Amino acid sequence: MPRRKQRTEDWRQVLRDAGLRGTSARIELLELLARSPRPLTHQEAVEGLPQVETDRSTLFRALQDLTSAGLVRRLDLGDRVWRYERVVATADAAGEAVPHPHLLCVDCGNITCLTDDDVQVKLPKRLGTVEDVLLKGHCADCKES
Amino acid sequence: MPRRKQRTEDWRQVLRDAGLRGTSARIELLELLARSPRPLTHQEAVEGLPQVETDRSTLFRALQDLTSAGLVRRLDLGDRVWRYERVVATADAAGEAVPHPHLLCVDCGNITCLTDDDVQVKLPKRLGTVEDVLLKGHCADCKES
DNA sequence: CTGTAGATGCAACTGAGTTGCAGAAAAATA
DNA sequence: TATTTTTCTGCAACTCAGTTGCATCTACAG
Ligand SMILES: [Mn+2]
Ligand SMILES: [Mn+2]
Ligand SMILES: [Zn+2]
Ligand SMILES: [Zn+2]
Repeated sequence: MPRRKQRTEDWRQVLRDAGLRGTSARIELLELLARSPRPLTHQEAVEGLPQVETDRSTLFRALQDLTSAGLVRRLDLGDRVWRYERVVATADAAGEAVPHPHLLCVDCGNITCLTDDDVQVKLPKRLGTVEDVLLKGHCADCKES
Repeated sequence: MPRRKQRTEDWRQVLRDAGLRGTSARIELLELLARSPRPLTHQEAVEGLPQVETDRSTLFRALQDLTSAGLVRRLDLGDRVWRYERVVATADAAGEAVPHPHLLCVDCGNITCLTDDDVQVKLPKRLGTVEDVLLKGHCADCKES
């Protein structure tokens, strides 16, 4: 049994467990997102799946579906493009299981996934409660040029 | 000399000092933004200036111009709409003189301007440097519903 | 007052995302 | 396996926020 086929079946199972049908768009997306070290935009997903011949709207809908099924997380960073990252059920070192802060680099546009240890935010309760943190600045590669 | 005329002349001077011509679109915008307790979107500006009969694109261009002249600040929050807030030259209690963190309420969409005292962010330098902070969560009005 | 750099209106365009609908493909069922 | 039911997909048209080219207009320096 070929390796590729095997993986495909694994992803199909993940989808089914989440209550979604195992369609090629969703399988390829999941696989791509799982491989990616950082969140991807719709556009990046299209480019990352040159073999897949899917309509734009289908891809958008697939990303929505994966998001509402809890398999991926959608990030609204401050640059008018949504990004998606895989949510793994069992928290591992990468820490993708729970929401975490992100740093959007204003120079190169890259996203750095942070942990709650990296950034500590304290907000007086009278002002509200924090659910998500987005930093903008210069990433490790771009700082002091 | 009518009060309104006086204010108009003040704003014209502000514009001229910043190297911009004193056009009605810019004057009305500055006045509106200065009155507003929170950043406004282009759309909100249009609605806030019902008397002004200006083309959409002119308003957009005016907002751009004010921004690049340093008279207003443009905020890229995570909801695909730009917001603009007045930058006052002399720092006052409102603290609008310098960039500051903002809280975007995920319930009602309101923006709360914060101060650096309200939120303390520490990011390990190896990961980059922070220039702006955006929090998402529940604003004072919406928390615990 | 005038000449001109710069602002405006209009219409067409972009990019990201959404939507209605008819036909196609999964999964459920028999 | 064949049939039925449910969900997904492609397509085309649409929305929303913002941008752009160009002819015309206007603020203001001289
Ligand atoms: Mn992340
Ligand atoms: Mn503010
Ligand atoms: Zn960078
Ligand atoms: Zn709120």
